[in-house]
Amino acid sequence: MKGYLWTGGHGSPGSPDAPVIEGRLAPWEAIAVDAVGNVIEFWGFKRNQGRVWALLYLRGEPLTAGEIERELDLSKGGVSMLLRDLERWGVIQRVRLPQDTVWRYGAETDLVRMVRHVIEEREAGFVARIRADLSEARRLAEMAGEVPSERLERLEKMATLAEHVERALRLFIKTSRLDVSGVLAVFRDGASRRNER
Amino acid sequence: MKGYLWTGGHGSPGSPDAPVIEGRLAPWEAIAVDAVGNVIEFWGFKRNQGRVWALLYLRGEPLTAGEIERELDLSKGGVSMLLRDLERWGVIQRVRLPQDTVWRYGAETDLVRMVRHVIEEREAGFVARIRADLSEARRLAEMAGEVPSERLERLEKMATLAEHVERALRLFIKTSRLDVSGVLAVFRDGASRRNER
DNA sequence: GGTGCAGTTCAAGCGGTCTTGAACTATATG
DNA sequence: CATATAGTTCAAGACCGCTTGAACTGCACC
Repeated sequence: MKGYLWTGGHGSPGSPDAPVIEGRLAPWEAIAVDAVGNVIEFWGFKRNQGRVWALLYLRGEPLTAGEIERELDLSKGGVSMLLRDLERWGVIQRVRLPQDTVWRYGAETDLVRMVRHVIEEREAGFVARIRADLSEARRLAEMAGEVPSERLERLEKMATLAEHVERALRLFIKTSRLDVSGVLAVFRDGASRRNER
Repeated sequence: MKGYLWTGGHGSPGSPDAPVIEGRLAPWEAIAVDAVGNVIEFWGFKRNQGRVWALLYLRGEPLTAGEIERELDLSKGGVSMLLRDLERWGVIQRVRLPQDTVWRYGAETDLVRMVRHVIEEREAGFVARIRADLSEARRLAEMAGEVPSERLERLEKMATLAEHVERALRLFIKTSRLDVSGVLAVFRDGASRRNER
């Protein structure tokens, strides 16, 4: 039940308690950033991956690792790893401004890619494995003989169900992609100027 | 990244190592039960909730808490809590056979209900909260004034995206229900005889 | 009442993941 | 080359949820 009832950040959004001093994040930014963090955690990612992406997206312009570190009150090493993950998944982009010497990171506006990543990536390795296990179980059960046929049937049905759920999942990916692609157009506002890599 | 690469149970299904002595579960049962456990964990439930359901479903007839405890090698207290959760969600049923004095637990064959539960339940409390947070952030940002309008726009877009994802999710629920309802007919085999509660 | 067994509750411990912080590498600059 | 700053790696530890096991309740039977 991970991320089911999360406690992080601030109590209710409007509550006056602000015990943590988060860099120089504006309150509204903190809330938005944490909201995204919660969603992302819910989807099986790390909370801070979502927070980093949200910060970069809200700011619109690329930030350095140091800035992220300060704004979100994370450790140097942590930021490094988070950024690497996000970059690997293609949800942020590492850019170097012409005059500047340090790397900066800008949000890829395509959040869908992230969601797609979860589902596809996990599904790939995961569902495959489940199916393998189930059919292996079936094989063993048949080999063992003397297994009541009704139980075998139930095993079959379980495998069938797994396949149907899998199909439903695929459908979800497809529809969600379609659904959100409309929004994507809105997102492409060219706010981030990136050049090389 | 919970449940991303899980290690539990047996290595590859066919591997000859069987270090744990799981009650008197047949090997094929162990594999199937664990497979379901993994799926269920993946979906944000407890692994053992899935294992218990799978065992009950495979056996077809109601088992006592003690039997479950032995078969799955769980603790008394754990079984009690797991059964309570599963019963609350309606995925198992507590029955008392006429002659018998102890409670027995039978699998509700409607797995879909479980899936639906995840999505609906979590979505309810969760997505609502996210939206609340985002609109709260918007309110604060507007109140604060002097927030660059482009940033406000990005915040808006984030909320929009959230709503679209939410819609996609709803769609998923609906379609998956439709998709699996066909299978459901197959599942209703009346294998479990239950009477009162 | 007393005994025994089924079932519940919950503090304490365990196990696994995430974060930290220090050591390390890489790169720019004088 | 020396120095400084940016970025990476990873062992140690913080953290958090799950499971355990013992104490407790409830119930049946003698």
